[in-house]
Amino acid sequence: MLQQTQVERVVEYYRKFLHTFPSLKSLAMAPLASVLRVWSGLGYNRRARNLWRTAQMLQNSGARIPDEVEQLCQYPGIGPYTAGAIAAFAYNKATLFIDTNIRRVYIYYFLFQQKDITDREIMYYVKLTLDSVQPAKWYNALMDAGSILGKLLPENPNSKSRKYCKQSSFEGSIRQLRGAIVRKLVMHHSLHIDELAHILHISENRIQYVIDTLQKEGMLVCEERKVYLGSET
DNA sequence: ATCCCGTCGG
DNA sequence: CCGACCGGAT
Repeated sequence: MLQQTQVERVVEYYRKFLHTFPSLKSLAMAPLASVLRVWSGLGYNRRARNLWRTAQMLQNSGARIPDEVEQLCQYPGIGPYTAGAIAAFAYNKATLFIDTNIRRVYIYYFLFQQKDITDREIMYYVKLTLDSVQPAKWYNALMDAGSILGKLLPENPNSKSRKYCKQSSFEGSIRQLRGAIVRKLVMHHSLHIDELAHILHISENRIQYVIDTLQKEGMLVCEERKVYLGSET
């Protein structure tokens, strides 16, 4: 949930999600539609699908959530940052990882006069300063510090990072439409594709294209021009 | 209108 | 390595 999303926006969804799916097993057993129903509104719905798939993979193999970055990265939706964070926070392992808040701290304190900074350069300082006795506590403090720094400073230090770039506009985009379709499906369980196009004020061709991409990702199913969330039919 | 900020597929 | 992916705040 915290991938690309600030804590303040996550907390309420987190509480609701854990209340609905209190265990890995209950998440794995649930249909994707009900998972998306709880997730919808938080954004990046594929994170919900990835989490659900991960729960199923763990359940099927009988494996415990790994404490090794390498193994954690095998699961869908878990990349370098999330793997490192899980190992550090859940198992108190001295992993090395960078997120936007951590990046901000190191650029501010060590690399402020430079530009086009790579994560490789930042990682040097992350390794140098890591508290290997209390990694979880250290990273917690680091991320909080970065968050506060972000609110405090007039200019974002991360604009000096190589990763920093501005994004395309949201209004009228495909991803706005994707979110709207999932939201409608959360409310109605199933909808005719023509009806959906009418409600969202878009052309047949355009909605067909978006539905196709969502179906390919396993977010929904389209049968006989009727659309269902997840794999419900 | 622009910012926020990880993962993955092409 | 580039660009798509969500939605709320500003």
